Amino acid sequence: MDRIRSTDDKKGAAESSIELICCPECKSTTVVEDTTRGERVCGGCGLVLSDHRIDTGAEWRAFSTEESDSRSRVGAPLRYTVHDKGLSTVIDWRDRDTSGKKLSPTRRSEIYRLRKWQIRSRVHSSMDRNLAQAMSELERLSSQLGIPEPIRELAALLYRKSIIKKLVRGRSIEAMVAATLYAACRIREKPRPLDEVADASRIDRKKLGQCYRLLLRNLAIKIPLSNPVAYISRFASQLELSSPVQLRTVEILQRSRDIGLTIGRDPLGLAAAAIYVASIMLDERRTQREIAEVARVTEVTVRNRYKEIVKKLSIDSMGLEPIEH
DNA sequence: AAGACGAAAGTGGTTGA
DNA sequence: TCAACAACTTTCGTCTT
Repeated sequence: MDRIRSTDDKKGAAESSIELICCPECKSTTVVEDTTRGERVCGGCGLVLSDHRIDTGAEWRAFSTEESDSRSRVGAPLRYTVHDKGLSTVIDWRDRDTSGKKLSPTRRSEIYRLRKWQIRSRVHSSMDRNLAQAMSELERLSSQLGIPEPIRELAALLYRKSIIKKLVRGRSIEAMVAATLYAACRIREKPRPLDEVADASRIDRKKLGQCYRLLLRNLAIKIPLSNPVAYISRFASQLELSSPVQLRTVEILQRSRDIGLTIGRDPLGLAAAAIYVASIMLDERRTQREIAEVARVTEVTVRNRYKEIVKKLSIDSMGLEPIEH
């Protein structure tokens, strides 16, 4: 319960922290949430962007922190990964009331009718049908890739936005889901290689890339260039390298960036090469092929980056000790 | 024999006329 | 729309450990 609530608490921040142009008037990207009035207001010009939002705040006035904890609202948090945001009522299939007693025959047929209509109405529009399908695909994909819940939620939110913008029409749901997940990972600086996402999904790399770019263009999302450093802990653990090697890798990458070695280069290749250099320096050598494999680049790329790093960082080729300057 | 190296040709995506 | 282009891949022969 605590875990669920904490993700709930973060959601407001999550939603406003992705860089979307929110205000049609002044193009501001900041949104101020006024939960007591149920409004979202543009941070730039004060335009009310949406009202009648659900107040997720405390139910009663509270005079101390313990009190405000105990008096928070009940119910599950709003979830974007559930197609109806988890807000629908579910009628139980058992013919018993809340105290466990059998229902009277008339009551029973009434419930039967309600249940029937609930099932019919639950997925009532084409958008909901689409969402329901997309969310189950999202669930499948992200559990296969081991994507944590907050990133999943962000992906779901992005998907909702792309439905509203009619980006999904004419494209496969799978492709758009994979693209939103890939984007969400990058926004949260936990990037996954495009190939990895494509493999886990049933769509090819090209389609995924196209959908991803479509997403960037139409949702006006600002996504930072993926930093090679973000990959190294994953790669290092796959290669069973010690943490000193990881630290050295980070150092190498930072110095490479300082002298402009990284611009225009594939972050995956850079991460791979830096790991290669660090592994040799600290005597935990891995072969170029091993590293190339986990980084999903070729040996040749590892080699080229590695050579540049050694040359430009004045690392002595014999002992591979960096020469301080 | 495995790993590293380097040349050469091919690929998919971007850019600018 | 198309050609030029940069980065990366594939392939393969040679050198090194």
